[in-house]
Amino acid sequence: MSIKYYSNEPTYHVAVDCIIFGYDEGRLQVLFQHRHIEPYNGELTPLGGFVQEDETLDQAAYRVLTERTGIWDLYLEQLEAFGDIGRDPGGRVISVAYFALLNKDKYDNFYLRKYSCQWIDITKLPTLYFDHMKMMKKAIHRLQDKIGFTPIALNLLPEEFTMGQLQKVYETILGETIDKRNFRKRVNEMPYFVKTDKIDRKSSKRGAALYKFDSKLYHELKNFHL
Amino acid sequence: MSIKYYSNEPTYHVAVDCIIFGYDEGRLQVLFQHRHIEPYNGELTPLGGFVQEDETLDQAAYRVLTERTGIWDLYLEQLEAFGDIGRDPGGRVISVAYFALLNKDKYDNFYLRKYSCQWIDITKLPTLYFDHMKMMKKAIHRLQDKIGFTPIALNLLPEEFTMGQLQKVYETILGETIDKRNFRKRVNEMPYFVKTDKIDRKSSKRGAALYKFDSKLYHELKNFHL
DNA sequence: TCAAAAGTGTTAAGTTTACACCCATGA
DNA sequence: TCATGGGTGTAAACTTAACACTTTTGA
Repeated sequence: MSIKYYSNEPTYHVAVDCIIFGYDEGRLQVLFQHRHIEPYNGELTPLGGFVQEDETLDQAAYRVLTERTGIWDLYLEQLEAFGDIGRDPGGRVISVAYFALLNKDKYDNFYLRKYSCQWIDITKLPTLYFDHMKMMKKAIHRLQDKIGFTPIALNLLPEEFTMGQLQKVYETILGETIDKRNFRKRVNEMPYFVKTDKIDRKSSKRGAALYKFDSKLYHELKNFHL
Repeated sequence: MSIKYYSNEPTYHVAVDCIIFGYDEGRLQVLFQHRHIEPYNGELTPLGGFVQEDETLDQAAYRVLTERTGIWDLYLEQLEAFGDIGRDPGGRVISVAYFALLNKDKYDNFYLRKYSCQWIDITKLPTLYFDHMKMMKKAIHRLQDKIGFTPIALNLLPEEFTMGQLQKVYETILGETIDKRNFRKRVNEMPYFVKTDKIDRKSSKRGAALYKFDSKLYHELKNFHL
């Protein structure tokens, strides 16, 4: 253990709170959990937990996520730290908010029940406590902002997806309709969206080409321009 | 005092670190302080301090800034929380990084000496310890990003400024030259940049019109579009 | 008289938006 | 046979980028 030089200074609990987005047929949803601790025992809250001594902030967020959803493969990014004095009536807690995107298909109902979690449509959010609504808004803005210049929205979809599904995700997140021809033109200009030779027959009678994302190529091209 | 529900959970020191930008004749600078505590006693570090029990994170950052620079009127914004385990060999410290912009003209040398601070050109950064270089890069990116769609760069300049000065600030921050006519055209399209009837004779022989920023009008126009 | 920054419009290039019809299929 | 989502190109509107000369004045 290292020597402690700062022992006169106060210390605080440090938590992470994860705003986790999922997507399902034109609805953008957030994962909530029923709180199992006072205060506000039983109320809905984003998934969170205290940062432990053997983990970084990112690791704490990742642990909370994987532990309670069983999903290892997700997108995770820090939003901001929240540290108002009375933000948590249970004690002074500094909370670092994260936002995460996952593909609901990978999410086993076993975990949903085990941790009494539920998906809530972002158009039907309940009353939130503490500063959770601020985190929520920040997360939504970040998501809306970032899908414009990064492919993170793909984390909400299966490996292979149709243009229709992809467009619908964008429309749902942005809350506006997008011209089909313009959307497809833009996507097709990005070489890391590759059309497979598979046809999806679930989403339409005619069948739609399935695309996948070539993340290796994506990163090569991005790094090239730095 | 509120009841403590979380007493089984670990606690940590929480600090703020402020990346403070100043501008001087075509050079973008950052304010550093000599550390007066182990470890790395004497080395250069951004201005920082521990969050006290009676203050929020923002207040802690603001306190550190005003206390050590004597300036009350500055731009302050949270960057991100840093919490890697070994980031500070002096003990586990979660640090919330901030970035700030101030007008060096308001900065009295008295404070500079009192706190053994110094301005360093961002093109001549010294070796930085902990994760201070990460904070630095994040701050510079944030600044470069935000000046494109907000008027925060004005916090680096006096109340009244010439178009030439304004353009130079942008060029310095972005590290590229900007076409003079296009720049002036864009600025003049924003009604909250108002030309005063004063002429600055310091910056050129001919003299240049002084402009000021009408922040009331700016906020009115911004809110109107929400 | 000349060096140094201020000031001023137009055109071309590029990007974004708007828009309508045929196709393949399962019900 | 028809309702449903899949698939395709072009022209107009708008935005951004490129570009050069005259003005004023202090040294």
